[in-house]
Amino acid sequence: MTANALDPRPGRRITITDVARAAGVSVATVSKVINGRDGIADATSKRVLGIVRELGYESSLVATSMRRRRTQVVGVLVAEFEPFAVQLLRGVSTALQGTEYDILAYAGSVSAGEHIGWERRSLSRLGGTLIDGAIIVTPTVTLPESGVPVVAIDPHTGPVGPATVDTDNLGGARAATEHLIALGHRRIGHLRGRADLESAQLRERGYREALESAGLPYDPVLVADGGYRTADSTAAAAALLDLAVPPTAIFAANDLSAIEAMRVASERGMRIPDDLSVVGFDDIPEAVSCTPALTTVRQSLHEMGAAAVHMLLGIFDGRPAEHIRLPAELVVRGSTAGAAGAPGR
Amino acid sequence: MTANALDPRPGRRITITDVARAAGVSVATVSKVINGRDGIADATSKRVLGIVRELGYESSLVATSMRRRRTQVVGVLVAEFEPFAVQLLRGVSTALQGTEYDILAYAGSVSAGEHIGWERRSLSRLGGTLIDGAIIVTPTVTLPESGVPVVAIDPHTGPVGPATVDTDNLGGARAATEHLIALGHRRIGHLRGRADLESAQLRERGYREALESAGLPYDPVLVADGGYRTADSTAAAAALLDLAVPPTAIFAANDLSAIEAMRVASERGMRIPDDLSVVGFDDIPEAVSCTPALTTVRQSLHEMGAAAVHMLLGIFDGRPAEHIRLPAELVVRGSTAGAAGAPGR
DNA sequence: CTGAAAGCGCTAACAC
DNA sequence: GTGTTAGCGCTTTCAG
Repeated sequence: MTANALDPRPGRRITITDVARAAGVSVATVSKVINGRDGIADATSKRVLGIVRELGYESSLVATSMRRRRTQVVGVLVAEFEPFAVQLLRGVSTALQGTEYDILAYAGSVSAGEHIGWERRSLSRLGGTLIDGAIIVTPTVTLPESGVPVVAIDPHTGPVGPATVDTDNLGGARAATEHLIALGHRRIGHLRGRADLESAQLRERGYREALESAGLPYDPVLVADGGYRTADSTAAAAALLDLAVPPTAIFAANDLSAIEAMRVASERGMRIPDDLSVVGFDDIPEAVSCTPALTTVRQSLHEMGAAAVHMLLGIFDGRPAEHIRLPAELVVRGSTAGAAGAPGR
Repeated sequence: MTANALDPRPGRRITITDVARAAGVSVATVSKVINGRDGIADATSKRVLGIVRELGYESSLVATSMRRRRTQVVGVLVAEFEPFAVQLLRGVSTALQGTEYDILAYAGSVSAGEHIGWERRSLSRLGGTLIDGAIIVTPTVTLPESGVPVVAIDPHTGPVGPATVDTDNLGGARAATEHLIALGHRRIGHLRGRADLESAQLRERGYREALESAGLPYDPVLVADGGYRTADSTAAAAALLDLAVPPTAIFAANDLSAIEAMRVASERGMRIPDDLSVVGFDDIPEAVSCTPALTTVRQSLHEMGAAAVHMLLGIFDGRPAEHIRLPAELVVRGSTAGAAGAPGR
């Protein structure tokens, strides 16, 4: 069997040109057929569609988006696919179900040397062409007016600038700390989140406010930088637990560092919750699967994702950007118990 | 202040043309500077770089990928961002950490009318241009040779065709069934998965092999079609439990139907694990959060993602495609116990 | 009804 | 060293 006009060149994707040649029409005609433009003879249309099916042609998102205005794709820009981001992604995915939009999630800091500014970079690289709008997860810098509709989730700056969706971090942190206080803990440590995130600052503030309200002193020695990744938390947790008088409870700014704190404590022979109570923040899936299950502050990532989607679609429709704040809820599980010698109330 | 040559047109992304105009050089020169090609005067280079920074220019992924061969982006193609896919994504993300690759995850079936064939469509739309290679999560059809390096995770056809990564479904199912046998169960039911999935067939085979090895008879009456959705499982579970002599234990082909079986059993006043032991497969987050926690067979999604990444990078380097099978591990939780009147061993 | 031509933003030959 | 030219695959006027 020898190659004929119908055979696309091997090892290459099939382009609109291949279809045009096979159908014996111009590229423009194929384009019109595919996009349902009218002014095409019925016979031509049928023939072209036949070839399209036969060749398995599918238009290139890249080429199409270069030429057209809209792509029907919303972008979810993240620094990395960690639990927080992927959970959000699930919410976005469900909320977008049944709409005309596809989802393109992009982690663009992987190869970038600079960790700061990934969102600006990703947005510039994708915006205006590939995606019609973006949901940016935990941006670390203020986003420039780029002309691309944008919703920021849990932005480091708090509710300023473009549309934002975040959680009541302050209230959640207070609730977490008050829970520990109610259990009789008096020496409560805090594993601080990334200093450049407003959410982390608010969580620390909630911790301090709760202590203050209860008349407990704030001791800087009991606060350590947990960062936001497991590795960063190890040293911080160790620092807290290796104190001459270690805390009897720890409130961590996120679940990942809370879980790491539990691990570090176990390494030292401490038992959770008998020797140490731990509370996290986020309620990622691991929070319930770890042992013991983690008491934490739940922010409904699913709802945040959905809220972001609705706002973005609204912006597409010309409605104004808003700042939405969702409630946080304390979920008590097995990692917290009354302080030794103080049976709580 | 009036607009000058330095001002990009408002509301539009900044293009290489804007930079070229502002720097007073040609577009080609800017391109060379940005891509570090040599043969550019040091002074020119510095000036252009300055403008780039000043304007906040970032090259468009779309335009670049149209012209260039490689994009340094690996695609993860999914039908939808559900728990399984998202967990895999995390594995892929960690494995790609520190490499030169960015990750682009695409859910392209959202808007597509047809659910079947999403992977072919997504691959055609992105492959060859936007992404250098793809990891396809749970493809439902056999993928055509597209010229794009591809690794399929948990393909419905089993390890044939392109590179694949999957779990030891047979071994896992055997382990699950043997666990029930060891507990003293003799009348063990099976909730079968979707018949068109190779993984489901293997899980049933594992069940039968385990029975056989233990010298137990295979009774077709004890096997029902659980499908892959909760609703499908309801009737199947009911059929099993309403038998004149119901099974004392059930091995379900996935966690979702196992959990449904527990629910149906409770409806009938049976208690888990006292009156009925249940084992699932997958170890989804719900498996640990349901009551009682589900004994199940865990497949490490994280490891599967990482394995897929390594294989894909290997294919980029010209190494041959393989079929990798990861072990499955039985996780014993609260939903299984010794059969009544037979205390196991 | 259909096709030729222009151009989206960018890179790679090839000239100058 | 730098600019000119030609496209990547596609859509969109605008002529025929």
